[in-house]
Amino acid sequence: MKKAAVDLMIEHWSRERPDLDVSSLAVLARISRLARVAEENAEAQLSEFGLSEVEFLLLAAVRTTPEQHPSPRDLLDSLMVTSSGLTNRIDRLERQGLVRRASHPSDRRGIRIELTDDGQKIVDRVTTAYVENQNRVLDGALLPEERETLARLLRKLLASLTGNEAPDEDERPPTPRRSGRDARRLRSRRATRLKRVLTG
Amino acid sequence: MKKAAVDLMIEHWSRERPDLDVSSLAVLARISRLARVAEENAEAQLSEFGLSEVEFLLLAAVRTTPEQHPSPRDLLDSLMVTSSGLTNRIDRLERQGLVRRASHPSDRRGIRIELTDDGQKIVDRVTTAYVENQNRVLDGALLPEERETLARLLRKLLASLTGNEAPDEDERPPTPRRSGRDARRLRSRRATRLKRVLTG
DNA sequence: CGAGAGAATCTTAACATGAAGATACTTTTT
DNA sequence: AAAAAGTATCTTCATGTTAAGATTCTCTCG
Repeated sequence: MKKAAVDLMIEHWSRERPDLDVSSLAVLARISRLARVAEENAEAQLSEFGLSEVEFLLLAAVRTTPEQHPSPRDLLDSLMVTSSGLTNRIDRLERQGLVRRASHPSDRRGIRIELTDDGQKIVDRVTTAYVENQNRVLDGALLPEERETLARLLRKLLASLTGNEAPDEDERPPTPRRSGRDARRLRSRRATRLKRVLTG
Repeated sequence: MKKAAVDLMIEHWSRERPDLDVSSLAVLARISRLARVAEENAEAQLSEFGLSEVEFLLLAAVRTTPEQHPSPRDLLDSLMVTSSGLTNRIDRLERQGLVRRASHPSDRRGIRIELTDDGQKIVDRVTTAYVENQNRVLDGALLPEERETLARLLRKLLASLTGNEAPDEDERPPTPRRSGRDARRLRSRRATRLKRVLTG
């Protein structure tokens, strides 16, 4: 059993920069790695059904919409993708015959996404396998109480990071938050900034 | 304060498919979203220094290598990228003058990555800001005990998912694990599989 | 009431990233 | 020497993002 990569990372940093408190890596670096490993797991699982995870998540989002006729706009938040990215995904699923674009009854700018018969058939079948796989993964790793505690703490952290928390907003300036759009806009300023940091 | 997206998701699934236990989403879906939000946060933070997060992580990995002369091979595990992805990153950083490829003294096949003077200057400055930002994020969200508990549970889950755990390996077949490579290979079989699922 | 400015929704085009697969190079082994 | 093994690099493909555009809706002001 080799040492966990994140533990090694913390060890190395503690040695090189004992002045820094790198304990946050124990949480954040692990979340990042877990997300990747879990995604790989899910991809392997879903490939048995001929779907990628992002495709499945779109089908699932349509399936769980009350009337099952969401507009793309409705899906943006739950899928965390840009509108053009969503257009691409819908295109792919439409080509596979799992989803259909229908005109919106009241707003002619918008459209509504519907599951085709094939899409209907697939989504329930895959969902069953998907959540059973997830439960199996978690059950193999954590005790029921641990699982619940973990869910609670993740919920709290996510709420704080996305600003979905009411309490004491004015006590200290909240951690600087930027939208994904802003983050990406900033990224293009890198080249210019680099010089300033080095010379400054 | 609007309702958390994952809570909504669980609610919707419980309504549509009361036969399923979707509690695993409370953990796994949130990890996925947290990873994305945290990455956006980090990108915004690092853009101030003219770096993307993946670039910084490479610099940091070089910096924390004992002799500070790792080969690309050494970096693959800690960065979780493919060798070609790593080549690209090294290229970018080399173009920016932060890193240099040097020949390996004893093995003329391999190379060693070194920080340039600029790279040296940047990495320590950025690391300080990076971990301080992370600590600020976590301190604003969780109590110290919560933070520790969360780290412990994440560690346990990650160890289980990556197979870095010794205990009772033969009790039940471990959760099906596939390498990322396998997952991607399988993904290309989607088209053929899809028909089988629908007709089967 | 109605014209027109501005916002919202979706799509298209150009570009960037990251992975897989193929190729080429270097050292070791026979 | 020549084959074998292990890497790094190059090319291609899939996917996502930004920016710009087309259409439709909404709301304000004359």
